Amino acid sequence: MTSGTDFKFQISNFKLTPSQRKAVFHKEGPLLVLAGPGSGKTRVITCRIAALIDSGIKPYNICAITFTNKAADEMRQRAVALGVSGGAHISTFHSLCVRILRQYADRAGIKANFSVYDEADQSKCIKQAVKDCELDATNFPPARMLEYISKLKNMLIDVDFFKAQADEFRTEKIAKIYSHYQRILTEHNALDFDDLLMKTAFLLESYPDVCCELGNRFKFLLIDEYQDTNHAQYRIAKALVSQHNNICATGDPDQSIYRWRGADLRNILDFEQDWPDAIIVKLEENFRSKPEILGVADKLIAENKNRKPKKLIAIKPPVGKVVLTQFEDETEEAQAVAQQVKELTDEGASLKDIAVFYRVNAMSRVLEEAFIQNKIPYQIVRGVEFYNRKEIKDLLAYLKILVNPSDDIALLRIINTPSRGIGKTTIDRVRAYAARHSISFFEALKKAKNIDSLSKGVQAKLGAFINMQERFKKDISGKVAPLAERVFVKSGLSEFLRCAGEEDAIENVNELINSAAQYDQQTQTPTLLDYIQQISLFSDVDRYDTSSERVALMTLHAAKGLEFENVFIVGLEEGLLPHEKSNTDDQEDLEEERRLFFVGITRAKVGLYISYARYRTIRGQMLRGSPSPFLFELGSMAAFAPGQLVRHESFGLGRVEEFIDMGENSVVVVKFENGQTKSLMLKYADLSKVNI
DNA sequence: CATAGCCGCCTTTTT
DNA sequence: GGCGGCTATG
Repeated sequence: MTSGTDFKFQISNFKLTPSQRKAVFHKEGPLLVLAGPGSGKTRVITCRIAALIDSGIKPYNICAITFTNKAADEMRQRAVALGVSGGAHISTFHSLCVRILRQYADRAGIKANFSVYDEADQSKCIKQAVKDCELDATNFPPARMLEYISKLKNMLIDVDFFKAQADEFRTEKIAKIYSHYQRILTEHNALDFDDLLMKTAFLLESYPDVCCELGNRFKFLLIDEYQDTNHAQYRIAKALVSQHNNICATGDPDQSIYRWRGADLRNILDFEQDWPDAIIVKLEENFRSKPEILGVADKLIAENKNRKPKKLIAIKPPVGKVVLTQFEDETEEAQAVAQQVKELTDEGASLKDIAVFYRVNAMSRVLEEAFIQNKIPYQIVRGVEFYNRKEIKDLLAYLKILVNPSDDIALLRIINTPSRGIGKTTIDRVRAYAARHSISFFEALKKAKNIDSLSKGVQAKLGAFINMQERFKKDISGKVAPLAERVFVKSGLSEFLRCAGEEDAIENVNELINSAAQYDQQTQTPTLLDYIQQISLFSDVDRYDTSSERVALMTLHAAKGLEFENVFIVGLEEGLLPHEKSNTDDQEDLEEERRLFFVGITRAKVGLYISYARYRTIRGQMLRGSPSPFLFELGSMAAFAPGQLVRHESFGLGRVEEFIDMGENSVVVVKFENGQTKSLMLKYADLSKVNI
């Protein structure tokens, strides 16, 4: 039926398996694609978009949701490569929500020019909220409060609802903090990440006409990484497809690693109950990894109790390589990684096909040093490093105020940056005036002349600042990059950085302006508002350059969705993976850590190098570590296979004769150089592998 | 009002 | 070990 010679798009060029074909050519109604790692899921989704368009659906009526902006970018590119000219909406959930909320701002009860607050902004607001409630920051730690509120919002529990429920001392206080926090955000005309989802869900559920309009616009909804959606996202999806049920969700429960952020596995596990006529397609064949690597992954993930068993079917022929190595400390480990990378490149491997994964960002430092020492090009893929830079935040703050003058966080950030003689006392006086007259801080600034407590000199300085803002505002419409450039110069930021000799900072700003230029080019009608709102959702992961000849260093979380020829996973120690902060008594938490390791392993195509160190410096303290319990779950394949050369502290060099797999109590039989043969318990033996 | 320096806080993962 | 916030000093 699908001999496929008359496709408008290039789908016929792909060899698709029967299952993939079933998913690609599924027409209407709910579809769940349970896709194991390396099963060609991304390709299936893009082919499906092309197939839908081929069958007469307008691109405009398709909405695809990805987990990161980077993934959205790639999907767009892939679609173009397939011959799909564009027009389909492809973005993250958060980006989609920004667009919807802007369009229906009045009914969502917000203003369209809202700011999107990031973690640092949120932190300032919550601290203020705790203070306003006259509560102690030790008993109500701001970070914990944010976490709590985030969870509430993800569950679509708003202030009023939570207040009504709060019936004990602590929850009552938290309700109060929640309420104050929300009030501060409203005053600033700002939404946090979770608000974007919550407000959209409420909008869709309270206004059937809006829901209907969007349902008609997006006749087909595709959601990738469905295992990591939270309850708010689920409700949004449910509302968006309520008229036609054309939902296609893809994901893998074994790769769910964002439970801590509110991801709810039930979304994917209960898909069939939510959409009873759903077609389920399983993609179990793995086109990515060598069987040796899959074997290890399979053994590990089988230890998870709360899971539907699933096959991992290796398609690639052997031989892949799985190596487990013990090191003395993290420096030795990092050096060995660098050495191994060199060997791989000597054998012809490409640096961009090599990655190093770790559990926490702090572990990147040693690796970085080793790579620098060994002159190996690398790039660190980190959360928000770039967007957290002072100079970037400063320039963005200037731009944010132009869009949303109520954004006090942005305003206070730059009112005296670079210094223009407006200090704390002045700010307090303006603030007091604003409070007395119930106007915003920005409005108060405009009326500086009426504030008696301010000297003439200070009033003039404030006047100059406001005038500058007004001048910027005159050419706010049109392209973003030229405006950003102008603001950078005229604000004095540029001059300030030059005088301070901050050349790197200027470089960074230039990169930002370049990205704005790129935005101008790619967008039909670029506006500063849209740019600012979208960029607030960007992270460094989105800046990861997959094409540059550098080794990629990243956390296991950031590794999701990627693949490499050779993968290093370092720091396989108790307390680090599984991380001590994950509650190891809690089976769910432990299983998520295991899935995290699973995700890391299954990124590797050919070579997988796992390591742990006997000693590791954590927070400046050298601590003795023990191998991660997960290592004993990998089976003999990753362990000390017969023939493996090993070294023992007192017995010296030896060769493994036999490996008796007993999980954590595994025993290795080693014949040593001195003629002795010993049976050693792996966990006590302190054997290290010697690789030749 | 600006700046330097110090103290105390946190450090799992991120849209 | 790193950053934000506070304080003391110029």
